[in-house]
Amino acid sequence: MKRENLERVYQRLFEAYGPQHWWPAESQFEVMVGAVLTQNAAWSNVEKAIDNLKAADSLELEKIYNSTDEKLAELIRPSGYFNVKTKRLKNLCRWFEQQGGFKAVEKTKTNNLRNSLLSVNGIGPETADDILLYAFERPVFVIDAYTRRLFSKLDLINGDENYETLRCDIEAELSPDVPLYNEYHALIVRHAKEQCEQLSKCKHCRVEAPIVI
DNA sequence: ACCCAGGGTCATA
DNA sequence: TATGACCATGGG
Repeated sequence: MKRENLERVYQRLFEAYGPQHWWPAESQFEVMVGAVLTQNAAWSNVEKAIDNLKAADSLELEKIYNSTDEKLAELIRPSGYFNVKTKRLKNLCRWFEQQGGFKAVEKTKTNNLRNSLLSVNGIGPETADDILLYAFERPVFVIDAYTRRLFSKLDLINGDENYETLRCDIEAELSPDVPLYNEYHALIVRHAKEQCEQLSKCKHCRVEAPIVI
């Protein structure tokens, strides 16, 4: 893992696609909700769930937390796994309430906040890092399946490293730059989707990358 | 009809 | 620690 390579990959992606304007949400809380809803789900389906929440005027901590499981599950149905995600959303809301909301959370050190998030049932490393980076603006490099595929295709990594190892190795080579991490992950996702469209059928990204590093 | 998506938990060995 | 089952919708 070399800094030079990581930066070159970023530059190529940015030249190819430009700024991605992540996270697509109107509030920090919407980012948190979206991070849970997007677990193993297509973003187009998450948008439908978010739209339902907005239409029901329910995209607020209190409304989600006080809603019955049945009503909440119905609203987020399009995002899949709606019964599981109903509980996860409530777990996240309870956690956030106990933390004391955004003002209180701002004072917590990133590593402590991360461990705290990870202790919430239903919040794993990727969801936690989405929230840390895109809602709380912490310099955390998000690892997902696309990141592994791209970096291992480019021989930057082996591919079988565990999440923490990968994240720490990458963060050790880059400056803790929130806008950079924001754009980098968004670009990797964009690049993956771009390949899917070029293939027209989603034989998922086992083809040559159109961007040669 | 099949495959996958901007994952995570839990039980089992 | 490392697999496997499970959760479930919608688009290609």
